[in-house]
Amino acid sequence: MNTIHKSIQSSGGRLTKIKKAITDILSQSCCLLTKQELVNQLKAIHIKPNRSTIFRELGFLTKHNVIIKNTIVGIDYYEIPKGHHHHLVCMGCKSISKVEFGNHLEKQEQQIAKENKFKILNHSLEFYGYCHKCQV
Amino acid sequence: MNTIHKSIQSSGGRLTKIKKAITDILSQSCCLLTKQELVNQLKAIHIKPNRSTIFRELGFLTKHNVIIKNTIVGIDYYEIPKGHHHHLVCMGCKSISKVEFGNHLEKQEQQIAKENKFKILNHSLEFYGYCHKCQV
DNA sequence: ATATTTGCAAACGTTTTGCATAGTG
DNA sequence: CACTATGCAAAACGTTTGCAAATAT
Repeated sequence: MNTIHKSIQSSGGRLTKIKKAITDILSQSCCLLTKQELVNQLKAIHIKPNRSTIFRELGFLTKHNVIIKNTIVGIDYYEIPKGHHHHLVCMGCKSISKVEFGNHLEKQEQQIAKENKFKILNHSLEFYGYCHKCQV
Repeated sequence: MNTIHKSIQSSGGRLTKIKKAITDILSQSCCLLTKQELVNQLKAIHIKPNRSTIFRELGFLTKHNVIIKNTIVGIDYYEIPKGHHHHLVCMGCKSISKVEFGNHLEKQEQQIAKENKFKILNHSLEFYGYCHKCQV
């Protein structure tokens, strides 16, 4: 049983076929998935949950921080919160990939926190443009 | 007639009371506004448009880049695209303010573009935490 | 055995659409 | 005058809810 499965259980959830499948698919994906893409991948392995079940599962997993919901240019994406990374958003094919970034923002973060008397806990950074395939 | 009013007209839109009011309110706001906050501010100056009119106006203005729609932690905010800035998102009072940032990300941007063969045109950066008032 | 999860159908709220009238350029 | 904008009512859409049966621990 992996870390994600454990965190589902410690949130009071049960390790059902659907929860397992959703988190496995998201874990193995290199990019962020929409609800629809997720449902399609579930279908591919012959899991066809009811609409309301999908809403409830995604709600549960998001609420307990097992997965993260991220709205980018108006579309909701889901991903596993793994490591610190940012996103490359392709305005051509609309795919969103993850990119490692390290701690390059730390200094600016401290300065901004000081100037604005704002306690910064976290940040998100998205780069918009065109992926290799979509550059002509 | 200001720049925003001109850009409405050059998009084929007419300078109606509602369009003027929406863009004026957003221009003068130091923070990002939700649709509801916008509607409330319109009410305050005795403009009470129909629901569908609000949707249509925000749609028009967003489509023609007169205003920007930004979804942050699940809530849609509207703002005027003015200068390059980022956002401080207070997890306490849920207010979102703008913060100037300069070009500090340029080097990292170039590196990421190179490593991922990704043509970066733009980026967005949000800092999450607690504003001065909400820090206890 | 008990509490959670699921599917189904109905309810709900938001967003969109068609059309007639009003308003802008 | 031509074309956009508006309000209204109806339709469409996504999401949520109540309940009974199925499933996990």
